[in-house]
Amino acid sequence: MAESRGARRKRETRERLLSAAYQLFADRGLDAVAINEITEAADVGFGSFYNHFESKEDIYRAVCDTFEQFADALDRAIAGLTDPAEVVAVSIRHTLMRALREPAWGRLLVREGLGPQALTRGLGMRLARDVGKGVASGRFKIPDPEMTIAAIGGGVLAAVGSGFAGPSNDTMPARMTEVLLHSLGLTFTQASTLVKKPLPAI
Amino acid sequence: MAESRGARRKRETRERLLSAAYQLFADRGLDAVAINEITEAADVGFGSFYNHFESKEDIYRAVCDTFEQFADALDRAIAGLTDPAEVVAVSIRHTLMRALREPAWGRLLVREGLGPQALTRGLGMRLARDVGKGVASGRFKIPDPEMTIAAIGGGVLAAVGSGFAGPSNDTMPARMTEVLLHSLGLTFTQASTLVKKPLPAI
DNA sequence: ATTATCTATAGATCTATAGATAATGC
DNA sequence: ATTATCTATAGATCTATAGATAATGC
Repeated sequence: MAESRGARRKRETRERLLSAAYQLFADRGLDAVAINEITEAADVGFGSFYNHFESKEDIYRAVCDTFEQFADALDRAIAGLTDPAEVVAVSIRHTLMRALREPAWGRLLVREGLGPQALTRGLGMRLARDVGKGVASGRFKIPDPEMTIAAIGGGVLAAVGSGFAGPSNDTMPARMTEVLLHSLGLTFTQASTLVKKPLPAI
Repeated sequence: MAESRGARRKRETRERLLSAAYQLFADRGLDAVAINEITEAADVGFGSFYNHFESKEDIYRAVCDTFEQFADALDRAIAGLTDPAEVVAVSIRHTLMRALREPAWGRLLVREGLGPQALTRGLGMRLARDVGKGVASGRFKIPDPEMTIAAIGGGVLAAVGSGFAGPSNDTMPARMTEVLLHSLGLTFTQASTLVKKPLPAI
């Protein structure tokens, strides 16, 4: 049987809660948001929150699943590419473009992106993997891959967090990607060419 | 007259509050710390807090003054240097070394470092200024100074935040500085030489 | 006498739950 | 009958202040 009316209603309530929490957490972070504010913004009775989530931490985790989903989508988008530099370029450009398009997503990314596990999970882990492949294949000739990976991750977050992610800044993703590709040993000219290639859809 | 006993006592209470708040804010951030916890950790009566600070935000600002003081100290340390690349190298190395030496300072730096004003105040503003000088003088030949500055700032934060700021990692500052100097257009060889120069005291 | 500290507490805020109400599915 | 929603509230937590106590300076 298709989804029943009750099941759909429940799912819609859950989605309204997630969507409201997403905005609020992006703006103010976990601790500065009260569950009450989430249910009000979602136009849902306060008690209903606990039908869907055990706690504020629980819904925060659910909100952050966006990043895992995005990382999976990126993995599919780069599946056909053979050049490690293009893989990195596409991943960074898509990440920065989404941050431009959805400022709340960007703010949440900045909040989450600098923890001690930044490079061993989610987007950071993929970046480490992709740069590692390029180093192994000789495409990236760099003396210190570990620091370079961290620097690139930080550069992405800085582009999003330092006020460049405003509207009417749609050249930012390509510009920052160029700078970061250069840190992988490409010349500025090579980097410039690479970020002008068509972007695989996500 | 020298500082009276009462004045000294008051100052010491204030310093105990600041020191306790510093650790707690570094570990958990503004919102997750209660004023009560600060006064307990400082071994000070709860009400005394308000003799020194108007609110939690107020003491947080006072704690963050550390960064302004550090930035001023850096300015003095680089005053005698003429090579913009060395200025940037010394600033980054000192910043990363302090984050290694005082992990709480590093955690606070990461918490504060990615706001929209990151590059127009404090350490970020100095970085923008120093890179700007190198670009103007021709020492840094880079196509996009604005993005490069953001990327360097993010790289510093990533080195501190991504688990590289643990103990027994005392090569990290020089390693990350090398990577970031390369993004300013220096060759890896030039960068490697530069970070081996003696470091002016701070 | 003055100043800084302390203890105690009022009032606001927030979480988690209990129990009532409304909608659904059989 | 079952399930999801809602309202209401107990209890915990937190801030800010009032007023008492202790230390200082004259």
